[in-house]
Amino acid sequence: MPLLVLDEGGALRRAGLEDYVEAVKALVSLVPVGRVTTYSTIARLLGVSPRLAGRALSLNPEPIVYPCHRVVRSDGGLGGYSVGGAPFKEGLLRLEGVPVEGGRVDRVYIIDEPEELLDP
DNA sequence: CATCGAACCAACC
DNA sequence: GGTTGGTTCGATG
Repeated sequence: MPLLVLDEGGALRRAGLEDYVEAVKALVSLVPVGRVTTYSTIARLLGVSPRLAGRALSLNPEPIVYPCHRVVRSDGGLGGYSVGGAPFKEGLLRLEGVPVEGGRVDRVYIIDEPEELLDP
């Protein structure tokens, strides 16, 4: 059963990409500076596939307001970035105090448990 | 460690 | 109907 949401008219409809974008924006805003989370974690919280989570993030090209750059792959790899690509993403992470070695973020900086995000 | 293939789900062709 | 993504996971070398 897919996720359902209410539209402006109060009618129940299937969630679309736009809805997931809203959801991921809210979630990445919870990630503290100096830490990152993963596509997998976000996907599990939303109950969608990791790919869909990535797609939702790529649809929101506002890196400053909503820090999509704090989302990396579950193996520590950077993953992609819609604006400026991975190099720009890497730069942003460094600025926030997250070291990137060999194209990877150390596991200690990664939040991969939902509770860690919800009850910091 | 590196690569491979299948599964993921909405959007787009 | 088939392809495509800011991916993942297990299996295999």
